[in-house]
Amino acid sequence: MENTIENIRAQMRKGLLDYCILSILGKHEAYASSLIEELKAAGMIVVEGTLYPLLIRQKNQGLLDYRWEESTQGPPRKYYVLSDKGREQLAQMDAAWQEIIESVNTLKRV
Amino acid sequence: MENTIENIRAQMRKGLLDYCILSILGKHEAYASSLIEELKAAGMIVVEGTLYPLLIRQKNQGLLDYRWEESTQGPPRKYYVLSDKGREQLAQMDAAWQEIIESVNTLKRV
DNA sequence: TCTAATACCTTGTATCGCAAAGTACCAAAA
DNA sequence: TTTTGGTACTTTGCGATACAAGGTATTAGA
Repeated sequence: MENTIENIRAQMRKGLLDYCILSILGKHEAYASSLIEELKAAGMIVVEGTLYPLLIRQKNQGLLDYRWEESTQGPPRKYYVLSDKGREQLAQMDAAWQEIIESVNTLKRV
Repeated sequence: MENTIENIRAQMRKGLLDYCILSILGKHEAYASSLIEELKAAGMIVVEGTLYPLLIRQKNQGLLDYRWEESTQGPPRKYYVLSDKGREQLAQMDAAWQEIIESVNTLKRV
């Protein structure tokens, strides 16, 4: 159980991944590798072995749909889009996220 | 695997508990039950079965020290205080938390 | 036809948070 | 003095998440 700054960050990221995925898909459809790129660019590192099961879970929960699309350079891609249910949940997560920020602020005050 | 708003919040809280505990102890010493009260008041619900192992972990990592203190109404209390190492880590966590907020903001933008 | 690049998926492991149950101390009532 | 209720600390078993590592499959180009 290491104690580096990287592990601290990784620990905090836990539980936010679902939210981040839905947030991205709320803006535009995407496939797994592109999600990883976008997350990495924002500083939320994720690896394939985390993302694929997560997408399957969200799909099974009815939050996502997907369609296959040919690529010009490689195998076909599985493009995910937000379902209506996913959009609802994203709205709830937006609220939950704001509340958590507020909770931490409250703890910091006083 | 339920999908309620409560579970969504619980999911997001994960990984922030360590940070919240250190944040509180950064302001004043506290014992477990008082930590639970303060966390609950701020909206970060925690139960004993979560908190005690967490405190033991942080103690074993050298982030906390504790001392026993008699109580006027009940068994003695284990008051935890932040160690120097804990203070360092809290500073790192403050930075990490700000970065995560920024990462989420980045994902939300565009 | 082999290789490199891209993309998707699975398995095993560690850890976290929770529910539930257990242990111990203290004070006041019976 | 024994019992009861409240407070506080601890442990065990379980479910879920994230990661590391390895695997499968498709395509383009050498």
